[in-house]
Amino acid sequence: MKAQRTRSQERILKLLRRLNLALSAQELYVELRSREQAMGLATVYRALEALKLEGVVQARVVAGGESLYSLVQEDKHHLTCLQCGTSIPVDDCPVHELEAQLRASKRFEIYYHTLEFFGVCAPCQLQQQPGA
Amino acid sequence: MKAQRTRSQERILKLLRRLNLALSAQELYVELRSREQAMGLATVYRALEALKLEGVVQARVVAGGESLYSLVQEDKHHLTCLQCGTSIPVDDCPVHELEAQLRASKRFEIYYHTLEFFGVCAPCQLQQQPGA
DNA sequence: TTTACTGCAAAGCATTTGCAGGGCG
DNA sequence: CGCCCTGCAAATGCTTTGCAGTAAA
Repeated sequence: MKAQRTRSQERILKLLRRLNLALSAQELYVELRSREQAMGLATVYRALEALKLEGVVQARVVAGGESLYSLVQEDKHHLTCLQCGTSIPVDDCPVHELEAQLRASKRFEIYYHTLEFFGVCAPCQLQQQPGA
Repeated sequence: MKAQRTRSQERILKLLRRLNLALSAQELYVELRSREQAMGLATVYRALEALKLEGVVQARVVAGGESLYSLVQEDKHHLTCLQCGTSIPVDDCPVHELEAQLRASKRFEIYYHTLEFFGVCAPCQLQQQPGA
């Protein structure tokens, strides 16, 4: 196996652990630049790609096309407004059983799953009724 | 309410119903161009945006940053390989109960959810062990 | 006539890639 | 000494936006 990580990968992993939240590549880039030694943006992307393939980091695409990266252990899901993009965290998750089933039935090594609900939040619902 | 659809929106909706599968904006653009009268790519995007906000169409972002659009009624989920990008459909879905709960507890109008599993498919697992 | 939709082409942006320099083994 | 990692900058590709023409009410 090739679980051998580069220094950049380690640094990003450490930062993700320290902050314990989902960040975009650009944010990681800035964060690394300020907290520790700088790192090229391309390297950030390359490291994230490797960590993702390794199964320790996961990505979630948000409105705007940006990806947010976080540790796989985090099992937080989201409720997202299609209109304003606001995301509310959802703690509950009924997926684990199914995940176990899939793991058994398909020949597929599952690292993580993403579950996201989409709709319109209360404030945006009000805005949709102009005259009403 | 403003459930008044433009002609373009209707045409895209009709096409999605007819094909009954998830397509990218570009694919819809090409498809429309060949099957019926042509339509500008920008219009395709604008129409999809409107249909999404209306809750009849949903989007799923795939590797490469492209979005695939489909009717909301489809409740197909996916098992995606992080390495080669292959997606296997997953029919089962244990999320509806939670969705009902969320609908009740949060003031949030939920249109649909996306559930996606990520990992490495069998063929790609083999490729990872070069010498072994 | 007035408003809203459409097309085209020009941005915008996150991400990827080529290439040369540099560090580590 | 050789290979992999890095950085920079250019390139890619999807999506968005400005603006002017056009169809609909």
